Amino acid sequence: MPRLIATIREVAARAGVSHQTVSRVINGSERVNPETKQKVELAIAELGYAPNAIARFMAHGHTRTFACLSPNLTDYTFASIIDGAEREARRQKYFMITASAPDADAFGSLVEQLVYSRQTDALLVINPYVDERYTHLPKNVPTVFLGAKPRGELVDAVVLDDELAGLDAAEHLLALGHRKIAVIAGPLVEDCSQARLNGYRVALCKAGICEEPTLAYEGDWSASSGHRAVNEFIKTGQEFSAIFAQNDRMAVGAIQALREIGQRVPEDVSVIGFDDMPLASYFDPPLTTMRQDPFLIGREAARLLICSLEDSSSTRQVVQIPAELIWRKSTIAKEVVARRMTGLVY
Amino acid sequence: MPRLIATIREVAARAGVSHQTVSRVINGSERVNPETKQKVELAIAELGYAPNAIARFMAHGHTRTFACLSPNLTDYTFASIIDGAEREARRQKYFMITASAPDADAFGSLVEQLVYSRQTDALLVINPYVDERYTHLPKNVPTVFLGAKPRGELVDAVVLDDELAGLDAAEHLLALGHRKIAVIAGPLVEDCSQARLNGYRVALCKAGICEEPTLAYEGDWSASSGHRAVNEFIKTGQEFSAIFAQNDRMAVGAIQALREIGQRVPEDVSVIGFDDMPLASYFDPPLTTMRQDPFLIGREAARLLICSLEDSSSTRQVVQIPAELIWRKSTIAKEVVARRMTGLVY
DNA sequence: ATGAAAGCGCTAACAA
DNA sequence: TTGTTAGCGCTTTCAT
Repeated sequence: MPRLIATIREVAARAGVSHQTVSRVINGSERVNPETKQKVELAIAELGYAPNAIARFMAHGHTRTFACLSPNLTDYTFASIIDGAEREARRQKYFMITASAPDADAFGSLVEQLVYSRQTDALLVINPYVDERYTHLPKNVPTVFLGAKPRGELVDAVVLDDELAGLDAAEHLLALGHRKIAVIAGPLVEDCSQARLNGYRVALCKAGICEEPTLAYEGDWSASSGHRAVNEFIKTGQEFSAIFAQNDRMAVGAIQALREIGQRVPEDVSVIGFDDMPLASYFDPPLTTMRQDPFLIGREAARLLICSLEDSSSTRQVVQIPAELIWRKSTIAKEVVARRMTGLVY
Repeated sequence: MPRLIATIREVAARAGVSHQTVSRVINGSERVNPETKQKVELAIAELGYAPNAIARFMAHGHTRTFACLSPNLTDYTFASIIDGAEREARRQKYFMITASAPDADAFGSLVEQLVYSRQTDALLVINPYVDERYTHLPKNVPTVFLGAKPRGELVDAVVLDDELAGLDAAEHLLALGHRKIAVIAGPLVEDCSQARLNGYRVALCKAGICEEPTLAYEGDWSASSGHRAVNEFIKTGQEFSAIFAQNDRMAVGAIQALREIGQRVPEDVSVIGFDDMPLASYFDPPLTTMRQDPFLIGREAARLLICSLEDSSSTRQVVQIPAELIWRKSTIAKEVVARRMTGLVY
C-alpha cells in the first residue's frame, strides 16, 4: 500500500527548506520569514499535505484524546452527557473515544486497552459506582467522575445536586398538600439514588412527617420496575396520595400500574418523575418532573478534565449542577381534588 | 513528567534479551524459546510494562481506530447504532472515535481532523445525505454509510429496508380497512423518508387507491412537527381515518393534536409510528409501530468496515435489514369501530 | 531462536 | 530566521 499523503520532508524538499521549517509553519511558529512561510504553504497545498497526528502524538508523548466510559451509550441521560463532553473536547481540539462498559470486567479491560496503552491521556467515568468498576480505576491518570462524588479517589467530579433535587421534588408534593408520599428509588448502590432519597427524607422531616420506610421501593430505573413498585405498595396495603419516582421511566411505569387498578393520575395520585426525558410532556398526563441538563454536565466534565490535563497544579473539585422543577399535569393539589369531588367550587 | 511505564528496552534489559525478543513475546510469536518467554513475561510483570499503542500505530502505519460521524449522539436510533458499532469494533480489537457533526461544515472539519490526519483508518457515516456533508467525504478511505445507500460513492452501506417497511405499514392500515391514509414523512432530503413514502405509495396502488398528494406532510422527525401535520391536514379539510407517521415521535405529536380536537385514537383515527422507541408501549394508547433494530445495524456496519479494512479485495455491498410490525393499540380495524358505534356487536 | 539495524513522521534542543 | 541532530517506542527486515 503506497503512502497516499506526503510527509513533512517531502514538503520541505519541494519548498527548498528543512523539514523543521515546515514543522514551524504547520505549528504556527512566529519565528519564520513570511516569504519562507509562503513557499512552504504553497508546497503543502500542491502536495495535499496533512500532518500525521500519530507521529505528533509519538513525538510529544500525549494524544490529546480521552476515554469516556459509560455503562451504555443509549440511555438518554448518558448519551447527552457524552454529546456534551465530546463537543467541549473538540472545541478545545481534543478527541474522545467513547466506549460502553456493561460490567466491571469490561470496564477493566477498557482501562487496559485505552489508558495503560497510553492511547488516551485521561478518563471520564459515567456512574463509577454502579458496580465494582471503580476498583479498576487507573492511578495517576486525570479522571473525572460523572454522577457520583469520589469516595476517596483523588479525582474531579461533576454531579447533579441530587439531594437538593430530591428535597425539591418532595417539597413540591408537600406544598400540594400531600402527606403520604411514596418513593420509587433507583438502585441504592448508586449515589444519586441515595442522595435523592435523603433529600426526600429531609423535606418530610422538615414538614414534621416521620417517613415510613415501607413507602420506599428500590427500582432499577426501568418502566417495568416502576410498575412493580406500585403493585408492591398496593399489595402491602400502603396508603399514599403521591409518588416521587426517581426517574421518568419509572414514573411512567407507575402511572400505568395505577391506571390498571383504576387510580387516576393526578386526581387520585400525583406522580412526579425525574430527568425530563424527551417526550415527557407527551405522556398522559404530561409528566411533572425534576429536569436535569445532562448535556451541560458532560460539557463541564470535559472542561474540568482538560483543565487538569493542562494545569497539573489545578486543585481537585466537585461541581454540582442544580435540577429544576417542571410542573406539568401529573401532580395536583390534594385539596383541589377533594373539593372537586365533593362538588365544591371556588 | 517522568515516564511512568517501562519501555520494551527496559523489559529487555531486565530479562537479559534484546528488545526484539520482547516484541516477539508480546505479539505472541511462535518462534521463541519457552524459557526465554518466561523470563520476559516475568520482567514484564515486575516492571508493570504495557505496550505503547501509539508507538505501535506509528511503526506499522495504521491505528485500528475508526471514526463514527453522526448528526447527533442523543437520538435513540443513532445512539443505538453507535453502541452496536462500538461493541463490534471492540470485539475485534478496534477502537472507535465518535463525534457529532450537526452540520456539513462540522462534518468537513471532523474528516480533516480525524481522517486526513490518519488518526483514523476508516469512517462510519450515519445519515450521509441529511445535508451537504457527503461532499466532504474523503477519497480512498474505507467508509460505510448508515441509513442511506451510496449515490455513486464506492462505499458499503447498511440500511433499513425502508421501502418494504413503508409498504408493510400501509398494508397494515389497509388490512384494517382504512382507505384514507395520511402520511407524516421525515425530511424528504433523507433517503429513508423517500423510501418509506414509496413503500406506502406502492401499497396504496396495489390496493387500487390513487394516493392524494395532499395527504402527505413533510415533518422533521420532532413530535411538534407531527402535531403541526395534523393541524395542517385538518385546516386543509383532508379526510382520513388513519395516519402513518414515519417515526414514533411524530406519531406521538399527531396523537396529541388529534386528541386536542376531540378525535380519539384509535377509535376515530388509527396511527402507526416507526422505530419502536423506548417506552413506545407506555404511551396512551400504546403505539403500533414498525420496529427497527438499530443496534444490529450498527454492528453490521462495523463488521463490514473491518472486513474491507482487512481484505481490500472484498467487494462493495449494501446490506438491508428488515423492520418488523409491532401491533399495539393505536391502530384498529375501521369496521370494528363503525359497528361498535352503531351498536352492532359480533 | 535471537539479535542488530533501520525507519515510521514528527517535535525538541541546540547550533549556526 | 533556519538547519542539524536526536530521539519518541515500537515493528520490520535481514543476519546470525
